[in-house]
Amino acid sequence: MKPKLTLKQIARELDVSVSTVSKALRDSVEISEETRLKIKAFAKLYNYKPNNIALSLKNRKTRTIGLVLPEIVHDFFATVISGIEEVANQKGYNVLICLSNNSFDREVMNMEMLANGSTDGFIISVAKETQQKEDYHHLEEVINQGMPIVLVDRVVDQLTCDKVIIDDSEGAKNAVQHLIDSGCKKIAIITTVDYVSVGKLRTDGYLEALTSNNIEIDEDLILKIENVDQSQDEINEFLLTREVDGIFTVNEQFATSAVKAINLKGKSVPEDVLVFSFSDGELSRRFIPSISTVDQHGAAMGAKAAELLIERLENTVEEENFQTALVKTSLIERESSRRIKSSAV
Amino acid sequence: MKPKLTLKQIARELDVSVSTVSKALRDSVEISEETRLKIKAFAKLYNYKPNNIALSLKNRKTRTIGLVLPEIVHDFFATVISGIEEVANQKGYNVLICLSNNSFDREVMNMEMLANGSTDGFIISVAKETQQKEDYHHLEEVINQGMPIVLVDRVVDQLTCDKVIIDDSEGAKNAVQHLIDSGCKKIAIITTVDYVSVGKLRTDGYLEALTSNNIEIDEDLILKIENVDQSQDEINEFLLTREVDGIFTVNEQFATSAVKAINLKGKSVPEDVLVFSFSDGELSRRFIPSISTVDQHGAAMGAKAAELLIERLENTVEEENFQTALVKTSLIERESSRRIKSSAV
DNA sequence: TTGTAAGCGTTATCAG
DNA sequence: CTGATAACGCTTACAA
Repeated sequence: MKPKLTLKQIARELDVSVSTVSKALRDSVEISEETRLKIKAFAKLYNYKPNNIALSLKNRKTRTIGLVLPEIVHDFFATVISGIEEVANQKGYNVLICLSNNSFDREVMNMEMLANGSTDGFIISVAKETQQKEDYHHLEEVINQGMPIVLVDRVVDQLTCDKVIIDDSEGAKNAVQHLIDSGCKKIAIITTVDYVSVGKLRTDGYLEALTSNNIEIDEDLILKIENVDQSQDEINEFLLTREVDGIFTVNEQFATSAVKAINLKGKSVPEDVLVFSFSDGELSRRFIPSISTVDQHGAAMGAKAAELLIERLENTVEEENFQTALVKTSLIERESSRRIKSSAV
Repeated sequence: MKPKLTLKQIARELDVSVSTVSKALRDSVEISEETRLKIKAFAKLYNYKPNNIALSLKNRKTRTIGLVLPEIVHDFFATVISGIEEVANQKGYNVLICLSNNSFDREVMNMEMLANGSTDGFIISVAKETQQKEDYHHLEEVINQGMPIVLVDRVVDQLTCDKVIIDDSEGAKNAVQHLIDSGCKKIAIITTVDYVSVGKLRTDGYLEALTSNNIEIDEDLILKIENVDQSQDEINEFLLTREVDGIFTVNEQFATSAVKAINLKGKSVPEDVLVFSFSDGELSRRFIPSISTVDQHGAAMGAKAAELLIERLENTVEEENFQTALVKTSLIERESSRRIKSSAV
């Protein structure tokens, strides 16, 4: 076991000073060709690599991005990470990931842990609980300390920082419009409780689509779910007791549950009911029938977030000139919304 | 914007020395009650937090774990991360994540990036390409430098370090045995190419199960796939041209493709063919029919890996006394393997 | 009880 | 051209 080589050791070995070694390795013109080559050869031979921690301390920059996410076993967040990691790595940054598990306390702890020098800035998608509490002091504090933050997807309007969002409401509207265009007259929505910002926005999009097509809004066709995990029963009961010909859901999980509920009724998707869902992932792609989705382009969102953050870290952007990047959604039509026999219209 | 407070500033402010402040904050008995309280009050008031980077440099410990994974948009790895993160955070460690995207070069780069002081140790699941090349010099180098490594899931036998694996072969064997017990006579396997260590082991388990039940091995019922993404066609062709009553697949994706292929044939799962898959995830849980799986307990594997690494980092374990933790698999029986009408036997 | 100084590994400034 | 020195923020002998 050979411990890591340091400048000091090289200096001692070659009988020069530490600063000479440092300069030689950085190709300073101050150093004679001869010593420079000698030092570089030695360093290469013994595979010298400067110590990141020492550099961080010196430069007061870690070249590390702190990423705080609500969860990770979830296609969307996983793709976001991919996008961030891709850009970050390519620009020489590392990504320090913490999971809040949707808990406010853990989010606060994580941020405190990282804010003390471990990272240069943050990319955050806030926890559900945080949105519910509407307590953002931990975010404000970090911003006040001069660390840039980029919020992704689950953003907080009242914070002054860069944001990356998709047009949740428009995406939802387009999906519902698609159902309407396919002849649906009675379209239900299965969504989350309102304090989840994106759930609310998607619900808004649903309402807008109906309104702009002069379809009366029926509160009885709106199901708001608190907890995804225990939702199948709720969804079954909801759909068994209502007659609908189209269903819009705010995530893939709800969509598959809806299909099951419809099957339970002895009907099927898409023959009797069309289904369109927000969030594209493997589940939608592989389900039978495959589920039509609103693609959120998670990787693109992540990449954009990383770019915004790095721009700020490297000051290539005006101070105080925060932007909100809007990543476009797109519809991916699959079997679940393809009208087969014209049962409607 | 108030930049971070340092010991030096507190010292200047209170007109004492830096070391007095440092000691007071660490409750040293050397410091008088009076000054200690004064300093602590001040620090608390202005929310002083020591700088992690400086601590890291001083202690030559970062309390950071480097995690290098092949991919992340994949339920299994996502659960592994969750498990690691959980344990790490609870023990005061951070997790620095890098993705290799299954590329050897990226894996090497990532490790070099993190090995220069950024982390105290590594948890790694090696890239497919690395397993193919069988080039592990980057891992050996890190080990030689005295940084502990824990390999997870995709391990490398010839490396001397801690490992966390599941009994892939036994899990597969149990699953196939289950199919046999359910009356299957002609069981096909859809697996990966052999250089993927876990694919190979699962294939071995399949073979073992057949052999120990005196079922002749039919090479024609073994399909080895290189690339998951383009596999549907291959699987269709494979299953359309063979008569089988049971299928074992090494991942969820193959299982869903198999179900589709069977449907294409005008048959169905589980009525005509039973399906059992390795790897449990949301896809299996929600698919129709829901897929029976071998649960890998990813979170448990991650947690175990983090524990092993941290033990080593904190020297609570004998040097050179490496262990291979074997996490037990378990079968989760769902619809896809539940015999409905006894078409077989 | 408090303070000084050295050191963690680097780099930058300034002298020699 | 080379080297000593200080500094990044912190801890810890060792002095005072």
